[in-house]
Amino acid sequence: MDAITRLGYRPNLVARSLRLGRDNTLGIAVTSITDPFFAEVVSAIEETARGHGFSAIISCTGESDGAEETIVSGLLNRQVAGMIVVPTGADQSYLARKYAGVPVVCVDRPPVGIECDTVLVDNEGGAFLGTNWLVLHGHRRIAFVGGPKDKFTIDRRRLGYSRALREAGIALDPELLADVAILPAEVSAVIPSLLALSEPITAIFTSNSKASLGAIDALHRLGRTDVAMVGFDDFPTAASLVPPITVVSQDPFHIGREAVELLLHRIAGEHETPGRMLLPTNLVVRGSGELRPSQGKARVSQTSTKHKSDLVV
Amino acid sequence: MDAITRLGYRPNLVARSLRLGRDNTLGIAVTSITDPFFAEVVSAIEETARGHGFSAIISCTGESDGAEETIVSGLLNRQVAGMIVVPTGADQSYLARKYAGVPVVCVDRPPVGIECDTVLVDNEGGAFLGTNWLVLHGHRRIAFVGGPKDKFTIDRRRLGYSRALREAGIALDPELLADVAILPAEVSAVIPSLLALSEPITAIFTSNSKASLGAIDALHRLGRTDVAMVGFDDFPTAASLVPPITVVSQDPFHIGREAVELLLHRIAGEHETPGRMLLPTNLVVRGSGELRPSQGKARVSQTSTKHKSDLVV
DNA sequence: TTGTAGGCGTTATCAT
DNA sequence: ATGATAACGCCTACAA
Repeated sequence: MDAITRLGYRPNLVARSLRLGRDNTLGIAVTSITDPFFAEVVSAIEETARGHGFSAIISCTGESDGAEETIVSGLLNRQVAGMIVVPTGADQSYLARKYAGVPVVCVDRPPVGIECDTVLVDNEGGAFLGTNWLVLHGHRRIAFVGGPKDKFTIDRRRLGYSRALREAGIALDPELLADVAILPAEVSAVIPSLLALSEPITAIFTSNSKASLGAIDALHRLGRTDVAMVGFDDFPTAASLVPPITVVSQDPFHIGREAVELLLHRIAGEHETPGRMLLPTNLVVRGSGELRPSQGKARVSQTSTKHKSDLVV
Repeated sequence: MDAITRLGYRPNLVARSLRLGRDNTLGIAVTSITDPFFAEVVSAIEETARGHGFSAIISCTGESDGAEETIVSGLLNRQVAGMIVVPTGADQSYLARKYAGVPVVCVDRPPVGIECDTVLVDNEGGAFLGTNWLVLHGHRRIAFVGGPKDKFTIDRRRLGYSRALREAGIALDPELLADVAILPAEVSAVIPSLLALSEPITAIFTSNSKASLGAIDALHRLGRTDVAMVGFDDFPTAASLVPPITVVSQDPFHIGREAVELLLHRIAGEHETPGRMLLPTNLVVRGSGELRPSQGKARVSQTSTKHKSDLVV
């Protein structure tokens, strides 16, 4: 101990890792750390991992198909003990082909071409909850806004939306599906036409937080505070907007924590068949989702939407 | 090449790193990845590093003093080629004592006890810009909201605030310095009393985005859209609030990129004396900062604050 | 208890 | 050109 300080000895973790053939490092491949949802997930992963003596190497894959395999392979070549992946590529079978034996947990979307533990939220149920909430408040012309189509989560959410309409006996109108957009600006652009239909929408269900921001921006530009709205995913200022935005929220921290625990179990040698964990969503009632269909273009006065503490259903 | 695929050979980066005595990995120690500002910085770091063939190990130190040395030491024991650190501890001299030779770049705040390349933004100038903007719009009772006191950035921003008042011949009123808060909720709690002073405030300058969210929430609860506000740091829904929030913005992507470039130069063997890079801020004019002092409690009607495209000064 | 040899996978060096 | 060898720092195992 004396010598340690005197000579300034520091253990070389690289050498240890080579000798031991294992490394207390988890590889994390996530689409974008800038998205507040994934930022929370990654934060939870990093924190939980550190609590177990692991550190996390984080890389961003973007949404482009090409990057995932390169990035994940790079992490695996670093001899990480396990990987947490948000799948973006069309196919994750390279993991089984080239890196069999290294435990992988998928998050947010299920893997294609392989079997592994997966942490998902109940996208379909959450979207049903949110859409149904609008239905319960008298809406029958409800737009589904935000895409793109091919993403797993959006697909599931569209299913929940459709089921809510179906169960309410409302015919699905393809004109109300604005699922081509991905950037807030594109979402913004699509809202005016939905409001200008011969039978205009009275409510909007947005399929993720980017879509919510776009829709909010569009409504704001139009000066419309009378359009009901429920968004999938919470975001920081949701409670301070006019009206405050009712959202279906997932718990990103929970997701990250579960992913790490599952992964550590596998690393410890658990050999059960891979499972899927489906985490619940909550409806956070704030105001925008409780607006009734407006007659014409009446505007809800600002003071009528009083602030109340968030009410979680 | 044939054998590589046939045998499924993958290079072992750990062994390579041991043999070469270096590792194409950068260690990143940041306070919180959840903060949208740092999320962007980290994202820029990761992207830039990857573009140069480096990967990034990211760890969060929180704001607590204790964690920094443990976390940074852990990364350095991993033989990272260099470190990017957001200093949180009282003192970074352990870096020189125990890890001399490994290049370090500090970001957002300057190090204490050592000399190293540092990337800062012009906090004082930005706060001056924002406060002066309020002064130019006729305000003389301007609160400075958000803390805590001991943080470097907040200190500099308070200096800019003070200078703007001083140059305008406005006496600094300690009652208007609400720099004790750190969480949005605490900020929220302090706003009503500032508005209830015998000489109430007519404008708010918030010292970071958390403070902005708190102030916005408080104003929203009070139904006050007549209080002018400029915030330090941009945030996603700033343009969609009522009124849209004028902010002093820094460029987190730029910060991250510069930090990596400086670090890579050091890693490549640059031996000049450490320097400080001071990045500029922009005033993003949106509406809330251009409100004139209200007479009594008149409320600005919502439709009077029209949306306009962001105007950057 | 204390000491020493061997090998993890790679690369650099030296010999063929 | 191709091949053998040593060494990076650590941990384990076995010997003294």
